[in-house]
Order: sequence, then C-alpha cells, then structure tokens
Amino acid sequence: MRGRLSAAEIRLLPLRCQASIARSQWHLYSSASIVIGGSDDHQQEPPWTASNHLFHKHPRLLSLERCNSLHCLNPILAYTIVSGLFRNAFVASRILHSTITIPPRNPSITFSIFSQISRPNLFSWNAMIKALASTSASSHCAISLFVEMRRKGVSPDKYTLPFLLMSFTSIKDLDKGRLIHASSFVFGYESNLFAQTRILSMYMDCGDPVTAQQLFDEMPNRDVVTWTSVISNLSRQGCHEQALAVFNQMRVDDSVIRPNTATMVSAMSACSSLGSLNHTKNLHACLVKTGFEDHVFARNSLIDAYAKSGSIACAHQVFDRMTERDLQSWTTMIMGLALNGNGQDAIFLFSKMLRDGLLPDSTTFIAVLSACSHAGLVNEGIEIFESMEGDFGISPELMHYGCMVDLFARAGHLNRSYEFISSMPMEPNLEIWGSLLSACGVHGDLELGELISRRIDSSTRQCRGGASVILSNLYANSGQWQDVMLIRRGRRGDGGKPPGRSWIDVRGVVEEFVVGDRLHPLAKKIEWVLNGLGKAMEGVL
DNA sequence: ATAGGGTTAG
Repeated sequence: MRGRLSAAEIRLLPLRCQASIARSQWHLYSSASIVIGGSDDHQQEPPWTASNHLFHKHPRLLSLERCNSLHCLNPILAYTIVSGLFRNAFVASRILHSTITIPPRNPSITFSIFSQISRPNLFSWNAMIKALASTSASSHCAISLFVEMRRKGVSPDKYTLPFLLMSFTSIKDLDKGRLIHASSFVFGYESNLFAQTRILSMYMDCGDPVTAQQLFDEMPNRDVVTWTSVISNLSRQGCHEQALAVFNQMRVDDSVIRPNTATMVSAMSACSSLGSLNHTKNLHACLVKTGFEDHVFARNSLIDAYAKSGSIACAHQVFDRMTERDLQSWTTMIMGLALNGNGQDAIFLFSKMLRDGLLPDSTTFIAVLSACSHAGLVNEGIEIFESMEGDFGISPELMHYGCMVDLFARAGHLNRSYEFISSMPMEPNLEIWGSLLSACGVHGDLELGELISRRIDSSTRQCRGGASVILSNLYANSGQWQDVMLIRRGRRGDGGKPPGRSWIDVRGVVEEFVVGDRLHPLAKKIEWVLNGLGKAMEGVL
C-alpha cells in the first residue's frame, strides 16, 4: 500500500478492504475512540486489538448512535465482519439498530447484516422488523418477517408489535391491522402504553378515525408521545384544525404532561398547512414560554409556518435570529421566499448559503428552482439546474424536471417546455403535464393544449382529477362548450377530483369554503363583494 | 443495556 488514504477514500473501498486499512489507520476514525473509551484522546493501542470482552463488558460503549454518518459506521461494521464479532447476537443487534438510525437508512444493508447473524436474538428480530416497517418500499415484508420469527418459536415482546404496526403508515390495510391489534391481547401487551399509541396511529393511518378516537378516550394513561402522535396523525390526514384543537386540549386536560419539541413541531406543522397567522403567533408564544425557542427543528417549523401564513417578514426574522442553522433551515427559508413570490431574494439566499459552505441537497434545489419559476428567472433557473449535476453531483429527479417544465411554461416558452418534457430521461407524471397544460390555458395555446391532453389520455386512459379541470377551463376560455361538457360528463361516476376548498383566517376564526358553496351565512354579502372586486379588476386591466 | 412521536418537496 502506497501512502495513506484519506477517510473519504477508504469509504469507497469494499468493506473487507476497509477493515484491514482501518486496522493500520485507526486514528482516522475518531468514532473509534467513542466506541471503546468514550473519550477523544488518542489511545496507544488501536481499539480493535482490545479483546471481545470489551464489547460484552461495556455494551453501552458501543454507542454507535453517536456516529452521524455511514462513514463512521463502516469501519466498525467492517471490523466486526472480518473479526467474526458480528456473529455475536448482541454486537450484531447493536449494529443492526445503528443502520436504522444512521443515514442513509437502507433496509438492504440492515438485512444483509441480519442474514449473517448465526442466532438472532429478540433484539435482532425487532430491529429488522422496524427497519423493514419504517421504509415504505419494504413495509409489507415486515409482516412476513414477523411470521418467520413466530415460526422459529421466538415470542414477541412489548416492542415487536408496535414496530410491526409502523408498517401501516404505508400499507394501510385495516383488516391486517385489526388482526395485529387482536394479537396484542394474545401476547398480553394490549395495555402497554407504547403498543396502545402505535395501535391508535395504525387506525388513523388506515382511515378509521372513529376507532382511534374511541381508543384514545379509553386510554387510562397518555404520555407526551401519545398526544404528539395523535396531533401529527391528524395533521397528516389533513385535519389541521382538529390537530391544533387536540394540542390545546392536551394543555388543559393533561397539564401534568408538558409538550416537548416534537409536540411543538407537530403542532406547527399543522399550523403551517392551515396558513393561519393567528395560530402561528400563538404557537410562537408557546414556544418561547416552554423554552424550546432555540431548538433548530422547532425553529425550522416556525419559519415554515410564518412563511405559509404569508408573513415572510416574521419568517425572515426567525431565520436571522438563529444562532445555529442546518440545511433544512435554509431550504425552508428559500422555499418560503419562493412561495411568497420573492424569487430574487430566494436565489440571493441560496448563494449566501453556498458561501457559508453548506452543501444543498435535492430538496434545496426544488426550492430554488420553484423560486426561479415563480419569479420568471428563466436563465438563472437553467444555470442552477445544470449546476446540480455538474457542481454538486446531484442527479435531477422527476420533481426537478417538473420545476423546469413549469419554469419554461410560466414564462410563456410553451414549445421549449414541451421539448424539455420530450427530452426527459423518465416518464412525466400528470402533474408535469398539468403545469404545461395550465400554462397553455394562460397563454391561450389551444393547439398545444389539445396535443398534451391527447398524450395524457393515451398514458392514463382517461383524464382524471386536476388535469381535466384545467383542460375544461382551456376549452371554456376559447368558447368550446361542447368539449367542456364532454369532459365534465367523463368525470362523473369515477368520483372525479375532490372539490377544491379554500379557507381564510379572520380574527382567529377559520372560515372554510367549498367550490360552489352557498351555505355560508354571509354567502350573499361575500358574493356581492366578490363581484365588486371583479369589476374593479376589469377596470384596472 | 435496549427500542416510540417531530421540520422542508408546484
């Protein structure tokens, strides 16, 4: 071996090589000293020459969770494989667990370790089930693994069923969920708080809020996690107001249980979807009172909530006062500026972020590109899009291509946008076609609009949801009412697109409207004002 | 000895 490799170079080697190099260059891995001694001072002896008993005697020292990337984990992993230590169920289980907690969370890594353990213990099974369940692509495998575990005669403990239930966030199968709920009685974990909380979430994930509510009401004890998971679940189901109501109920009913950062983040997430400035301000006050004001996660949600409530100045203030910011803080702020139409500021912030030495990720680029598209900054957008792969090594995904299509289309370069779709390396989705289609409507290009709708028809058989609404509006604009009727009739029967909703926060009361709604007590007055506004706008144009 | 709930994505 010539010279010394850097840690980054070692990382690229196969695991087996990494281990042998790591033996001679162990000092490169600061995490190694965490593993054995918990101190950062350099030891005379490479840590792995310490005999196995260290792993057994001081299992807590295997605090792999303190590594923050696979880079730290890899040499340790490599060493345990080469030395055969991973065959020890305890060591392997710790490593299994760390592959779930350390990004990039990849269940196939977890599984390859799991399959090499000679006698998996309960911890190994649990860790494996959790890894499968929490990744949507593999969540259905979690149930098979559970069945396998039972066949091997291993009894589940109070963690197994809740882990298994985590898979229902994506599989959403109420019948199977009920079955597992029933088996919690068989195994005697039905009154375990953790199990109950997870069962509750399962019912919400599977679209049975009534049973979930019933379970919640009947629970003798609830802890912060129970409350938090109800709040976040409600918000995920789109019931943001209800989520905030539960948050307030928690503060009244269970004043012993104080919200923590996770609770605050969930509540603020609900708040940002609601876009209510009043609620955001209340939560901000609450954040100050509870002393979580400096928490990065919480601040990021607060920035988002202010931005989505239209108060970009407050969002910026929260951002500016942060002493420590992570990538999400920048991304959220850029996104907020983009949403509020400050494209120029968003790009400026992006370049500031780069100057600060932060590396953008794929989501950051979605934020920046959508800023360009909303502000009509075509050239900047192209430049940034090209820099993704060239300067940052991030290959654009469907969403990024979608931003570019939108960028061209909004700016009126309809043909260029169409050509861009044709040159994409992947199949466009309905949303992408939809953004071009609606631009055709805005710029009055009926010909291209029909061409696109034919392509949508051929790929999805029938025009569904939002796309058909856009197309029918396009026909309506050019006075082709027969075509409008044709599309509307086609939409009947299959349920079509759920009706559009909008809401507004007036002095703390959220007023909600559905398309064509005449039920609001002030409907007449609202319509009168609306007509007046329409006339005023016509005058301006 | 040990595992739950949380942010950004037109």
